[in-house]
Amino acid sequence: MLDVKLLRANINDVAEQLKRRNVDLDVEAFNTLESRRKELSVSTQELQNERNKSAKSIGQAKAKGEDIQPLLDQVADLGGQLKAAEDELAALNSSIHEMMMGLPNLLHETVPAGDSEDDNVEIRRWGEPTSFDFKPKDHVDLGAPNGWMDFEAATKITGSRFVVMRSAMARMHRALIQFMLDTHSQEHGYGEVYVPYLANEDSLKGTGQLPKFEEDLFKMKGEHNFYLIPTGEVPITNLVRGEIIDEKDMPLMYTGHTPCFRSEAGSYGKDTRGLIRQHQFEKVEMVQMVKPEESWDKLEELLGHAEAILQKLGLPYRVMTLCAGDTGFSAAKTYDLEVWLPGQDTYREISSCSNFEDFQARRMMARYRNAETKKPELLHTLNGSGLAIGRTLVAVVENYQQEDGSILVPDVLKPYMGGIEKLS
RNA sequence: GGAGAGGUGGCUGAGUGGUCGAAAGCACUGGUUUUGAAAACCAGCGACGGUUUACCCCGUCCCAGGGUUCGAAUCCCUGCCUCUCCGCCA
Repeated sequence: MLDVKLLRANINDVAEQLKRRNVDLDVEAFNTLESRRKELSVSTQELQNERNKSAKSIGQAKAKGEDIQPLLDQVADLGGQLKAAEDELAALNSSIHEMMMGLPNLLHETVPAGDSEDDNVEIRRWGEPTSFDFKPKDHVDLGAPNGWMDFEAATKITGSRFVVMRSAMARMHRALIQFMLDTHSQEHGYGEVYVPYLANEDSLKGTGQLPKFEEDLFKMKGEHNFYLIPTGEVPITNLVRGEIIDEKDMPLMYTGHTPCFRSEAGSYGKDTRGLIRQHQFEKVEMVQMVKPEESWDKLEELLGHAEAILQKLGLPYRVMTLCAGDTGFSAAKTYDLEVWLPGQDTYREISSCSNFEDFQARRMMARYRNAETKKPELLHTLNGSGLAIGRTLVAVVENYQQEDGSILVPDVLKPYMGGIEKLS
C-alpha cells in the first residue's frame, strides 16, 4: 500500500508515476473522498469529545449524589448524531482504504519504461548457451518416454497442468530442493523455516495478492477463508505481520521450501507442454526484512544468492530488469533470472527477485524499532526465488542431456543423489 | 468432536460500568552514587491519527466484529486464538 499521506500531499506526482504502469489514478475521486473525510473526521471528533466530557460530568454528579436527570436530557440526541457521523466516517474510510489497496507500488527510478516482457532490459549474461553435436530434445521428450515424467498419470489423478515424477527424476527433483536450502542456509546466511501451505486472507492482503488477484489463487471450501499459497513469499513474509522487530535483529533473512499453487487463470493455451507452467510446483524462497536505507543494496545481494545456485549448477543464464509494464503489483523493482533452455532454444524465467520497499510492510504493519529515534518505523521487504524447482529441473535435464537420452548429474547434486553420475 | 478456563502495554500481571490508556513487577532509557561495574535510589518509558514551530490539547486503540448504556477493559452476542481434561489421530 502507498502512504496515504503521500497522496494527500502529492497526488498529481503519484498519478504521474502510476502512468508508467498504465494505471489511471482518479485524482478527482480521491480528492473528493479525502476532503469529505477530513471534514467529517473533525466534526466526529468534536462530537466524541462532547460525549466524553458529558459522560464524565454525569459520573461526577452521580458520585456526589446529585440529580443527573437534567444532564441526561442535555445529551439525549448526542448519541444518535455521533452514531451517524461515525458510520459515515467508517464508510468513507473504507472507500479510501479500498482505493489504496487497489493501487500498485511506485516504481524505482531505474526501472525502464515499457509495456510488456518484450521491453525488459538484459543487464548481463553468465555462461554460453550449451552447445550440442546433436539436436537437443526438450525435457518432455527426454522425460516422458521412460516414465520419469508422467503427464498422463497426473491428468488422470487430477487434471491438466500437473505431473507425476518417478525414480531418478523424482530423486533429482528432491535433491534440488535440499541443495538450494543447504546453500542458502549454510553459505548465504538465511535461517531455514518451515511454514503453512494454507494462508488466511490477511496474509494474502499483506503481500499484495488480495484483494486484486483472487482469480489467480485456489481457495479452500468451508468456513475458513484459507487459500493455497501461490508462493512461499506469502507465509514467510507474513512472519513479521504486526510485529515490531528490534533493530539489532535486522536484517531478518529466511529461506524455505514450499509448494506453490496457482490457478493460472488467463494463461490458457500458454506453455501447455511440459513442466513450465503448472498448477502445483515447488520453490525455494528467500525473504529479507531490512532497514529502509539498506534495501537497494540487499536486492543486489539477494539477486547474487539466486545467481549462485545457477552458477553452482553450471546453468547458463541472463539477468533481466523488468520494465514498468511487466513489474508486479507490489514491487518497486524486479530482476528476473532467465535460464537457457536448449529444448526451447531460448532463455526462460527461473527466478524473480524484488524489492517491495515499504509497500508490503505498510499493508501488514511490519515495523522495526529505530535504535536512534526509539520509534517504530516501517521496514522494507524483499524476496526472490532461489529457485523455482520444476523449472530448474527442466534446465538441468535439457542442458545436461546426452545423445543417448541419458542425463548427467551436475556435480553439486551428486552428494544428494547417492553419488550416481547420470540418469539413464 | 465434547467439557471447562482464558485473551490487558516489549514480557509477567491487577483492574467494583463512571477523571482507566490502564496498578504493580520485569525489561529498557536517562540521572545520582562508584576508579569502573554491580547494587541501591530518583526519573522517564505503548501505538496510530488530528492540531501545533514546539509544548499543550483532542480523538481512537485493553484479540476481532457487532450490541446494551449518558458512559464499556469491565455487561451481552458472534468469530478467531490459547490453555486444561476427555475422545480421536500421523
